Amino acid sequence: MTDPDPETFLPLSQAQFHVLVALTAGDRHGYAIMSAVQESSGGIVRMGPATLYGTLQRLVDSGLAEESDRRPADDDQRRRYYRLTGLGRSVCSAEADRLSRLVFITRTNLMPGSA
Amino acid sequence: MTDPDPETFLPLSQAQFHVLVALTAGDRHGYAIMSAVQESSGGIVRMGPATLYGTLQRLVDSGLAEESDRRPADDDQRRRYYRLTGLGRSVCSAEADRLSRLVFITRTNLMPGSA
DNA sequence: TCCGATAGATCGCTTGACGATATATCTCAA
DNA sequence: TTGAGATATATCGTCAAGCGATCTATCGGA
Repeated sequence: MTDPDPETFLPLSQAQFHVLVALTAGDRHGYAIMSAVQESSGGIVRMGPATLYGTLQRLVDSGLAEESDRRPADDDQRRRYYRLTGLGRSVCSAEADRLSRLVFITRTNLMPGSA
Repeated sequence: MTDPDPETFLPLSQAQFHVLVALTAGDRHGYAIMSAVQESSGGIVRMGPATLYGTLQRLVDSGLAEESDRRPADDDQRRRYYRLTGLGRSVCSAEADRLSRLVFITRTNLMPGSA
């Protein structure tokens, strides 16, 4: 039972990638993911609850994230924590590589004097 | 009549960004954009005609691209060429910056030993 | 004991993505 | 010269995703 090829999940939707990236920083609960996405994008990406929870469910369904039962002691009991699976980690890394190549192409082409 | 702030266009949809990136390499006609996107992504991103022409129209409507009347001599007369506007160039650059930051965060977090 | 912030869930609308298909034209080999 | 396949643009209809709005519940502090 091996993980499938991460590339078959690419390209990720914006929402899915943002959630995965937020989870690379450590296990987080939903509301914290929303805040992290907004903050780390400098306010450019605003993810509401409908997008977040829908996306989170899709990530769990496809095996890229899973709910975690580990939680800090003395925590708000409403919170539901999520973490990356091994596959999710690979897919997130592969997507970062893909975007990185795209950024490189763009920067090269937009360099002054490249026209 | 100044261009609006490029950041107000962010984040771009995947399709829009891919088309803009393809146009940073120079003026292209629709079919060539499709091929360029597929090729430069190593086959990961496959853009069909419905996505392409719809996206292209949206880019023109929002002022990020425009049709060009310059065409190589002895060219296939069916082709319609498009080019980036100044605004489109700025927006594309800003989106590349945004993604670049996201990639950096991901790589930093996924670095071995960062857990 | 309030009240605002935190947290999760879901309804319903809108938009975008995209497969499929249609049409026209180009190129080139037989 | 004509037919086939590649090139090129266009659009229809469908489906999923994004997302604003709203609801409920609970937390923490004044």
